[in-house]
Amino acid sequence: MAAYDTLTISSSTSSHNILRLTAPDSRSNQFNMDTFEHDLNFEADGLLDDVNTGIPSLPFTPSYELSDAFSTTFEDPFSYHAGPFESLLDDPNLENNGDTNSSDPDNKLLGFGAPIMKVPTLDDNGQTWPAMTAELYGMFFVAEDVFGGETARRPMELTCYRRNLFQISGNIILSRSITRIINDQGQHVPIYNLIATISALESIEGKSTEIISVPWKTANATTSEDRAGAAPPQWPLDLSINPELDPTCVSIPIAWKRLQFKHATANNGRRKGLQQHYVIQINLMATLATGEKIKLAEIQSGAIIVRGRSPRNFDSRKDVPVSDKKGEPKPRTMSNEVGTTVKVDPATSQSSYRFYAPNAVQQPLDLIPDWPISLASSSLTPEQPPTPSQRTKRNSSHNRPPIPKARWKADSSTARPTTQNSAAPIDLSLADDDAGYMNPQVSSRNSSGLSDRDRDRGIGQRGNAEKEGGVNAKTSSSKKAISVGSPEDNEEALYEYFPLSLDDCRCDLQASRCTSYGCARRFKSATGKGQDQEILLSRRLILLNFGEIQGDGSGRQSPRTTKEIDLIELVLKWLRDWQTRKPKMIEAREAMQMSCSENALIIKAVEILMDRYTVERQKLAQAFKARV
DNA sequence: ACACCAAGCGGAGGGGATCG
DNA sequence: CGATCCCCTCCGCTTGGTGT
Repeated sequence: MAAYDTLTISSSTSSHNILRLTAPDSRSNQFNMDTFEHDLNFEADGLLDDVNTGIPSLPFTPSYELSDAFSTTFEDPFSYHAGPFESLLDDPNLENNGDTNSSDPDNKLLGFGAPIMKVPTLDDNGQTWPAMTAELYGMFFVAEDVFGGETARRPMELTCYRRNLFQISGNIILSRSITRIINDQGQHVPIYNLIATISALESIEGKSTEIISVPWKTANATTSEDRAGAAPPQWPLDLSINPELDPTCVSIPIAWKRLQFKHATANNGRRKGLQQHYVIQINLMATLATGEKIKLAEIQSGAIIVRGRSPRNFDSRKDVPVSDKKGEPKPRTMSNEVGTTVKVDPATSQSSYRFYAPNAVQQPLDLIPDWPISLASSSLTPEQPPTPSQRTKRNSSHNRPPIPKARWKADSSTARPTTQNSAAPIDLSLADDDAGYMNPQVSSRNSSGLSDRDRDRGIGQRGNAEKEGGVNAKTSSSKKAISVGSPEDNEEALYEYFPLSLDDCRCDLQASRCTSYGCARRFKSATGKGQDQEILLSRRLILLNFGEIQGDGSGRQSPRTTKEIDLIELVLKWLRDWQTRKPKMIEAREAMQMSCSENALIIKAVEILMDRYTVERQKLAQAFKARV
């Protein structure tokens, strides 16, 4: 992987910059992943004994001497986008460039992360970094406290039902002169036929999971397989389209519609430690002369819980709808016809992450053709933008948050949006006050009666809280799901990563390498439960980064399940907190008489991460300075 | 090892919205 | 107003996690 920098594209004000971000000398700074065995077995008691010898090149010198930029004050409220590190990447222009309120958890949840480069890609001027953005549209919501009181501080997680359709749309910005990559041997290899594909991974074992695209019921689906749905189409990326817009870069809209997860995630609400998640990937692929397909880059969604088809099994009063991006009208075109469009309001299509900065070249997403589409991408014929009246209609009828009927179903005459005000999505801001949360829709739903069917089916399905406390109970419960009082609580809730006890983390570390839950169960029963709840670890952070550490950077799928930028932010928080946490962990090791190796393994893991991300941060800082 | 039970599945169908 | 769609729910069953 010579001269290959694994940094993600983080920030830029123009597509040129995005594509031409100067990478620092990766030779000197690159973290040597090869020192880790891919099949590192964390069950081995002796592992820790081998830590130092097994990874000789790892600079095991905990970076406590951090830059002044890092606060070492544990009480320092953690602001999701306020880190000094981020300031390196911030471009103030972005703030005024349609971005997007990146602190909005809705966007946070529905957006995709920064591009992850898999191989160095070259154009006429050297290495180039494709920019990729995308967003989920569909009936997504966030659910909290599915495990009852055990995880009361568990933050929201993006959730959907397996049967619900969703779509993805976004943009890929590429240099028009992308022609080759650098392979593992450092050779320049020509590439052809760029395409965009989607796929999904599950979180526990990192295996791929199927996403299907469901045909219209009236479509010519003759076989049961056709009716059940097929693999989503691949998007060809024509680098020659619209040369008048930008002679050097091309912005290509992409979209997949009528998608469903084929399978639900495992353990929905069963075990807090083994909740499975799915992560959707959008892949930028290319074909080599040999016909082999190679992944150039990818972006990943956040972790998604996919429920099965029995909403009654879930206490959906705690579900909080995420802003309805899907909300665009669904053209009833019966349609797999070429030329129909995905009606994506550009206003909602802005990138969720300020880091993307795709706006410079971005085309209105109204240009996104429906799929399947002629593979000739020159057929990306623009559609007339919606008229104001159309837009009004769309907004009024669809831009509402998708309130799960399972819980808030109400008389249709009142439940459906009646005012323009309702177009505003529910703000999931954690700082919401009552007024902010209680939007008119929810209010109207609450105040309206149950449908006859709901009454017939009984209150039993509607949850005890509502039965007992009625509207108030429901609203307070729902509000609880998204509103957290203290800055400290906000800090936790702002994370996608929920803290677990050290014990849980240990279990997860093991479980992530078990091939069955039985294995995890045996492990857990062997290790016991909850011995020190004071020590909190970010389960996912550890899992993700162990997976990352085990990766070899060769493009092999590693079990990353979140955005790399987020990881860096997380690690920065860990850096701040570490000095506080480490003594507690060491203390706990003695007090708990827990396995020394397990405790030390976690400590070691965090230190590895600190080292690595300190280096990453320095590299980013250097890159930024070089640009400026 | 066993029983219990929650979660998920396929099949089926209803309610409401939208379209022609 | 009928056709169609999406979403939701029920039923009966299977699977598999959990407790004893």
